[in-house]
Amino acid sequence: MVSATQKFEQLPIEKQARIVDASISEFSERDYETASMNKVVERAGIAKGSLFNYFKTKGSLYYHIYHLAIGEVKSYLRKVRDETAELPFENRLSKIIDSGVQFLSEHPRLAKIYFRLIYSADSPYRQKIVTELKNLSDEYLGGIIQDAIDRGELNRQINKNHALFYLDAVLHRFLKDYHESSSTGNQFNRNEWVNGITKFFIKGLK
Amino acid sequence: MVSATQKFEQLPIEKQARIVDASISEFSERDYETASMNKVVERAGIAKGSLFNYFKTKGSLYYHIYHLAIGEVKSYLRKVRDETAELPFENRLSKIIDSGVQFLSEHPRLAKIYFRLIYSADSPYRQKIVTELKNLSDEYLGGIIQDAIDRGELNRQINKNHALFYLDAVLHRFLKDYHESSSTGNQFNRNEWVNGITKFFIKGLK
DNA sequence: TATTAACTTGACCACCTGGTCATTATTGAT
DNA sequence: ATCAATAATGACCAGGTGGTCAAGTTAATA
Repeated sequence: MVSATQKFEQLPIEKQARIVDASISEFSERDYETASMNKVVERAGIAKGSLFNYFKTKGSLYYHIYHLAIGEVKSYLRKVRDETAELPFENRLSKIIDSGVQFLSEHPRLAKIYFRLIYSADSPYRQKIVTELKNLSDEYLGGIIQDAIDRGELNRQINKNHALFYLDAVLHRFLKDYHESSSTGNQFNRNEWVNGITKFFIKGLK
Repeated sequence: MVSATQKFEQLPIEKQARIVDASISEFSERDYETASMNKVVERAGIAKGSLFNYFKTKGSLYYHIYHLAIGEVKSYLRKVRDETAELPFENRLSKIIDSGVQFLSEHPRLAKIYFRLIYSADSPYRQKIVTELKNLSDEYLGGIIQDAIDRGELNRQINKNHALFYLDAVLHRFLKDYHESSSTGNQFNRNEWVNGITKFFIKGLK
């Protein structure tokens, strides 16, 4: 699916960047319905008609922005996966959580858009996008679980689907809470939490 | 904090119910920003001016509805906690998840409002409400963990805060996925998942 | 029944939205 | 310098929003 028109792509890079930047700001501060195309053009310093020349609808602009965000996430995940490939499962998990935290603080606006999208009401293409993300996450965490099983670090008997769900649930929730706590100013000891959670993954409550 | 005016409370019960019902429908179908007071009065069959006599603002109507919802949740949780008090931790957990699933199917509209509120963008009082819910959940799950520790079913050494976080994360995510899958028609084997997840709680991945 | 008090109503307000398109400005070719 | 093609502009549109309030309806009192 194409979201930007060719007109947008032919624009000088600097102008493209200004528009993208304005859009990221707007979509990170307000949800899809309340985000305003008027505000975007104001921030970007262009005329309204121009924006609708570059992107036919609000939905297509949103889709474009989302794809930039997801591109960043993807390359980040790939990097982390490769860098930690040799670590034992336990350390690998810790590193992954840490990298997530780092991503949040390096890309706060993208993080906001991401969490809005995942957890929030319906924006166009939401279902499509969420499915894409689910596949991405399954592939990512699934690979890590499989690696650990292959190396004999995890029990061969475990149900992979359940393990996947369980890892994904806890990791996501941790990052979400961390994200929210950092935007409300509350801080907590990251290392302590990362270690604590990792232990539960491995050993359970008993 | 008072949300409804005394005028609303003096209304015939039947009329109150009609208004509440219309509001629940509207707020469950659209998020706070997009929900429309015009639609509410239309559904309830009253004049717009009347609604603004009963509730001074959209925000106060929302707060009122939310409090009804949370009241239902509270009494439900209390009931489940009491009914399962004698069960071993493992069975208790399963029962709790099952009850959650049951609540979702008995109160689909309230469930929608609940998940919207928790995960979605800013409605007025969101922070306040979310804090309230967090305390409720901590008290609830915290009590269950404490019971299990007291009975020697769980390791005395575990970090209670971490255990709480971990339980809450997985339970919530399960209910959310279940909720979404039931509204998109996908079904999955509930028992299998409940048992699988409970096992991970107890034994971890290893 | 006449008078008053309380309640109900919907037309109306200012403001905002996504999107359009005739007009204007800019560019490139001859 | 002239013209054509292309790009940028912002006034404008229909349709929505939360909220108000003068006027009309209903109920209670005497």
